[in-house]
Amino acid sequence: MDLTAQAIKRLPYYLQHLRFLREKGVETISAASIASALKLNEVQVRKDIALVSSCKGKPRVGFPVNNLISDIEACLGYNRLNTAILIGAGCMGQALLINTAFPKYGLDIKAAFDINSDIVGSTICDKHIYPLEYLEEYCDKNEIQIGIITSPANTAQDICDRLLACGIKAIWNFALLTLDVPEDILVYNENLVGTLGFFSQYFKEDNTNRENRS
Amino acid sequence: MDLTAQAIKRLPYYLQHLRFLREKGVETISAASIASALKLNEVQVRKDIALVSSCKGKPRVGFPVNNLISDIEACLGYNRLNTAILIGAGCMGQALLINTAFPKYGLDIKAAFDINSDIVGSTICDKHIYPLEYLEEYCDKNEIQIGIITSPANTAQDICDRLLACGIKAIWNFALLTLDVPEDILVYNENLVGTLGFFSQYFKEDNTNRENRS
DNA sequence: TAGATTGTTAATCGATTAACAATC
DNA sequence: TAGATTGTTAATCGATTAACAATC
Repeated sequence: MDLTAQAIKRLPYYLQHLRFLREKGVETISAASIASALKLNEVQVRKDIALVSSCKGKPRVGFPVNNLISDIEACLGYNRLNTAILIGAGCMGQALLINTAFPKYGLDIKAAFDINSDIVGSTICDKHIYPLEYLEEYCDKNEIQIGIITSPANTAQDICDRLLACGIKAIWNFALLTLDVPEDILVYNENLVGTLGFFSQYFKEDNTNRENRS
Repeated sequence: MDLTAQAIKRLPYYLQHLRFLREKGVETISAASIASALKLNEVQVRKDIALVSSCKGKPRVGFPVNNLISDIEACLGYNRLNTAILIGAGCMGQALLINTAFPKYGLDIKAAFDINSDIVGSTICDKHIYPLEYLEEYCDKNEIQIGIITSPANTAQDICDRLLACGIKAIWNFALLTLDVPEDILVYNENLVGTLGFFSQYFKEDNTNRENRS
């Protein structure tokens, strides 16, 4: 199994398209057809499918849509839930808390923590905001797998260390710094504002090299 | 100039670190030191800097922190504002509307549009939510550069077409589909839930190949 | 001067794409 | 059968990393 980061990022697009096809009553689909809809290379689609699919495609026929859907769902973990807590309920943190779609994608944000007494004690979309001091006790009492860091960069390393001390093994890091962690810990650095650089580049004076990015 | 997508995504991390150094009173910095802090390759840092910096580094000394900061800010467009409207004020849309930090990163979301009469007419963080029918008229009256699509996938292509008809040249697409656009249009596909696939993989039964991702 | 650090050219690595034989 | 479509091996492409000469 050699599911690269790029492939994992492509899977949700496959899934969305396959669900759309299923709704239209399509039962089998060729890699070429998927590739064309998603503007990907045909061989890449076949390789991606080979990595996640439980059944092989049939020449002249293609792949069974239903099987592909459940294979991708299983691979992406949409049929289970990973538990998470979020540290830093500022605007980025709140943005994640109000996102009611995450459970559909396998993520269950259980609670949030902050130091701002204006928001501590309140609730956002049924997610309670606790004082940061309560972090360790909460983690003792609850099985949490993922820590989501949406605090300012200058507090992020401290928070990360505390999360790891609580036994958390994976960090979804929205702070713009590179966290120092043992190598058995998974850190995914999310960089939403990084995208804005593309638009800035594009709208600079002479935008000659316009093209699609993803 | 050959600023790749990867390099653009790294720049905000450089910037954050350089600002931190400036606050500590550091005036010059070597590529090696930046590389070490950000866990990047030293040559990569030098190449990235070469692409954005207005002045050369000095052997034995490094680069002037202040210059690097303003060069990166200029390159990322943090000293200007691009105007945007957002279509689809569901939870993902609202998440972006409440993010008051975007103007610091060069993005000014002027207004939102939706079809849901429960939210049309209301305001989120001073951003008015208009009915979707008003889109064309609004774009006539206001200079808008970027369309942010946070609607469900099955409406995204229609919305995209309408935005392009309004003269919008860049799309920040959060819908999980590949939009069909002329090649002079910039589309950046954001895939936040795609990240969740990494965590699912990691927490599957035998997670042997644990490592950092970004 | 000596050597830390730069900038650049060459090598490596990994992902994508092309070519093609296998098969339903 | 014929040919559309698969799966795989080889080639390409681009980004990262290593090697090294230049220089303050």
